[in-house]
Amino acid sequence: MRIATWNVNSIRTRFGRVVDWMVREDIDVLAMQEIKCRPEQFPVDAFAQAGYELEIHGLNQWNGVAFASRHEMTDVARSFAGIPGFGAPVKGQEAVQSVGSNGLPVEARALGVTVGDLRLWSLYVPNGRALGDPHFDYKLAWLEALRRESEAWLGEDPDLPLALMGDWNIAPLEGDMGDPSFTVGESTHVSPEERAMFASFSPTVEDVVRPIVPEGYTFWDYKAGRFPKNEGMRIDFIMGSRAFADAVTGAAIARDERKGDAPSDHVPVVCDIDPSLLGDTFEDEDDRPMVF
DNA sequence: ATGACTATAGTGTATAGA
Repeated sequence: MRIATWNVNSIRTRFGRVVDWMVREDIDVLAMQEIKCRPEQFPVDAFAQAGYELEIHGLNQWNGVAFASRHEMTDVARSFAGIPGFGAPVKGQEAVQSVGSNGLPVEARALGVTVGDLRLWSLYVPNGRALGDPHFDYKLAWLEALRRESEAWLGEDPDLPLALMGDWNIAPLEGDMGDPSFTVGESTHVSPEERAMFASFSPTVEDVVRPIVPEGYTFWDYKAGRFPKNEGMRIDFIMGSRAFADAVTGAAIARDERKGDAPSDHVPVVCDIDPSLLGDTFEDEDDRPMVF
């Protein structure tokens, strides 16, 4: 079973490329970020014709997260407990936009689904914009709430195969930042505060790709020839709980998806799961066969 | 060069991204 995450930077611009890649790479479940549209604008037919069902969470032209899956998705969640909001309510979305823990409107940055035994989240962590910007505090508060809730989920069920997948907007280690316009002490993505926040997710969830793919970026800015100069950043991650990580048999960063016509500025991050390695979680199901 | 490029809303110019 192959699972992936991809910040697609507008699904309406990118859907042909995304579906082609999913079919070519035999992707079972894709977590998308920055779909940049409302559900009624999402190009669902292209995915349906390739055999994928969709769950979509988008409020306007900003942000937006989704899942495409060959397998049934259940227990759909569009936010998590304690999530903070930001900015003003989105016009026309008053009926569906919830209020966050800070009293501000919740943006379309989180979508949770259950596929088989797996609990999966597509996450678009706030950018932060600049050190000291209100958006930077929002980024840290958003991650803090996510970490606390993840700890609660695994506190209830330590064997839960949980994956937090998406664009984390943090380059956690020194080798993850290759863009010279970012400087520790001056820039987002590399600040000690952000890196400490990222590190605090361990051991609740751990990067399941890095042990298999120790180097490589997942994002290159469109500006200044960052891709040909390979001045990118590693900011997209699949963070798995112990049970999830134990079932991972492979991983990849699909660097070639930054090439060619009209690429996203991010590339897909992939992992392979062997459902038979889900262990306790599966045995607890009284030996019923896996649905995959 | 508070820029460089790309996308969206809307049709000139602003917001956002990282």
